[in-house]
Amino acid sequence: MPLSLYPQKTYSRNYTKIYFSTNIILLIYIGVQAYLKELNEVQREAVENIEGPVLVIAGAGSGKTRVLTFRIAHMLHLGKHPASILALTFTNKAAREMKNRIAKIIGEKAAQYLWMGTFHSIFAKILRFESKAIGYPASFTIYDSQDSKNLIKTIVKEIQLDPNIYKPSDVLSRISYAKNNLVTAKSYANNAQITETDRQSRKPEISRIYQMYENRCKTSGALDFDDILMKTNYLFEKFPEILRKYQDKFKYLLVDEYQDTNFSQYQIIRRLASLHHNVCVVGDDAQSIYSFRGARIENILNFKKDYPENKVFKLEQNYRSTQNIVNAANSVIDKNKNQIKKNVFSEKEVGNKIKIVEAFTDYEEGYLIAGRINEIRFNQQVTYNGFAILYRTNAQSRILEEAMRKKNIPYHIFGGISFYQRKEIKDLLSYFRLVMNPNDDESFKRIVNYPKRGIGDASIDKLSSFAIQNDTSIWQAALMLNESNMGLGAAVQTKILAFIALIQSFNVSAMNLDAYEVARQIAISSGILKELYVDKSPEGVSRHENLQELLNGIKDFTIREKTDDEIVTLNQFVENVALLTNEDKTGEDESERVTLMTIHSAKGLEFKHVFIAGLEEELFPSKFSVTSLSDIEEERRLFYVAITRAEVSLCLSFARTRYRWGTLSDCQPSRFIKDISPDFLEFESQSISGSPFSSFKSETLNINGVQEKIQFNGLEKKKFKSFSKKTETQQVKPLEIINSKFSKIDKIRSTPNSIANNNSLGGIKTGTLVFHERFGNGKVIEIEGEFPETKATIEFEGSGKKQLLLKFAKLTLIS
DNA sequence: TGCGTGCTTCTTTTT
DNA sequence: GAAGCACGCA
Repeated sequence: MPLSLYPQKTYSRNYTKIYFSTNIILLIYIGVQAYLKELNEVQREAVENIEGPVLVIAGAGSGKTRVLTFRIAHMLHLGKHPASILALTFTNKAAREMKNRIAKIIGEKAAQYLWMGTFHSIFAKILRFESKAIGYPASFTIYDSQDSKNLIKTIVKEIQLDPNIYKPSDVLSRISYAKNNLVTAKSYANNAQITETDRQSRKPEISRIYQMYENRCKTSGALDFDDILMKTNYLFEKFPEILRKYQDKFKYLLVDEYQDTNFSQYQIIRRLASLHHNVCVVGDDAQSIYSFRGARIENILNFKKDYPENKVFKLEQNYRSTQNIVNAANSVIDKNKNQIKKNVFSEKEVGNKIKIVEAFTDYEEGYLIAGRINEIRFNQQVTYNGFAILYRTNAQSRILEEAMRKKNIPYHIFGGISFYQRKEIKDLLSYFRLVMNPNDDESFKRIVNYPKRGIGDASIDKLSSFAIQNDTSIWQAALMLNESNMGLGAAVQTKILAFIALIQSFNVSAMNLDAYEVARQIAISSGILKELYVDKSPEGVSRHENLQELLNGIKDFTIREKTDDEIVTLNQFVENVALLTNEDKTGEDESERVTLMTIHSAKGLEFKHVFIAGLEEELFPSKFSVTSLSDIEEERRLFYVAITRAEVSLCLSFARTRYRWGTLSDCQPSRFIKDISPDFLEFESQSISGSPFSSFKSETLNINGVQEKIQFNGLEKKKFKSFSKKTETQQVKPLEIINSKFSKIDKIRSTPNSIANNNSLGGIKTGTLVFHERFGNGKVIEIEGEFPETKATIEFEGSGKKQLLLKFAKLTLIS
């Protein structure tokens, strides 16, 4: 598939038609003028100064996106070629939205030639185009972080290092750190400071792992996330003529969220801009929240030094939030030392004070938020779309979700586990990847025996060690099966060759059919679809549905991308899929619902009513961040980001007890609450009535002969004992709801590990426990006995009975 | 080689 | 609460 980097031909045809037609120009002109009037003076200057380096410091809610989109529209209005503009954003979503907004002003056809996207997607595209120079196939695979970790794990095992010391995530973050700072594997080994750090953390072999990791990626024809940026730098550094080509092409550069660029990204921009200096960066140092990913706040702080002829525009008026919210946010961010001075203000109404809500438990927190949402919605007649619940960690979402469900509040989780990270999706994608790039070892290992083909781990190990010895990919090793003795039995060899033939046949299809047809064929012929179709458990059904959804997505993709003369190939789809996130799925419905998300993913968004949950020490600020000053400042910026999402009301909550990892722990209110000037605060100490969790007690119970102190807070606690094999005591876990007579159970949340692991306990209804999911539907247990100690017998089809002892603490219910 | 079972470990944030 | 892993049995 030829990549049309310079779509001059088609471009000039369309462009002339739509852009140089007098009518259209007039239309654009009027559009521009009307829009200009909507801008304040600073905004307008930021829009109109399109030549030379420009730094736009855009305070929260100051109309940053408006400036960016209109700046681009303005350039087009002045006759700049859309394909000469490169706009880099941090998320695909931001890019898409901006493109849509620009399309509305200047028309779709011209907008489509803009180069607008994330650093990763734009430069992956360029690297594919220039793949020869970097010595990779154009169809290189992009390893996501899971692939990277798997590869590291394999390497660590291979060179017999202690996997407890060389944890894949730790090693990856070191490698990532190096790559983001453009330190290659070779220079890593020679860098005294880095190797010293590794020595001190007792991980001196990281340098070696890095080198092997690189080699292995190379033979697999794979680049990881950081490679995309690093190889781009390599490309621009080693091939001046190629750099020159792109400097000539991209006459105007725009970078959104500049405060979150890392060194590698910074260098790319510097290189591209060094010829014409038309670079406009937009950002807010107060909203720099990605240093853990290598972001350097200095990039924005040093912009003036980097480009001495710069112009700086500060957007300080906040059009989003009430004065109370803006002032509270300012009072927080003022505590940070390291920042560019600015004066963000609002001229909107003063507004309500910020509510601080204290809850006994995380469960109650969810209930209080849910209750308040309904209250505000009822009183102010607003839709659920105006609400967002923000939290520091994804793990918090589950409890909040439960509360939403209980109160019948429609919600959706933004981010979280990506659709594309689901097992079944990754499985099918691995087939696609392998078809496009058979050397992709990670994909090979993933699917060679899925669905089961009788090729076990031992065989794969033999194959892959042969590959390693010969410095080649597993696929190549498999092709050599006939000539080389790898110690594999004849039966297994036949199976492997059959797998190879299967993939090759897919490859043939991929060259002739369109993406959807191939994808469908692969899903069917590989046996994946069938495997899940047969599985009638709710889990299996949902996986099957997900696969269908992916196929539908590919279908949409083929329709969307289709041009007159060429079919849309699977390759085109696969190229980008590693860079997609959950929010990039097509077909998002616009139904009315509350949004739940992490603060990180909330950046750039706004909501009428915002709740920030879990304002507790160790959670927010995270306990991982309280050690150094710079870390705590970043947490504070995160808090600032969260506050400034709110337009009219803001509610902060914290729980006194939080259930985490099977243990209850006491929590302290976050220090950040104290950072807000009390002038803007309003405390709400009492729980709202009707919450089932309004009491708080602690009691010592004799459980299995052991005295245990159990805290409970209107939540029920129970002890499990499994009689099936070995007797064991499980940790106390809360039930959710229990009726006040204690004779019946409404629902059990948690179960002994072996069962809980399968997520099998869906609900208990009036003394009858109904199992579903992996244990099959309709498995019923009768529960005999009374609280607080109850025996339950579970019948499993074909595998006998299992007895559980459930122990419950007393429940105190205020109703 | 496959599968069930129970134990261990893990959690900040994400392109 | 969930994933990964080791172990033991078929």
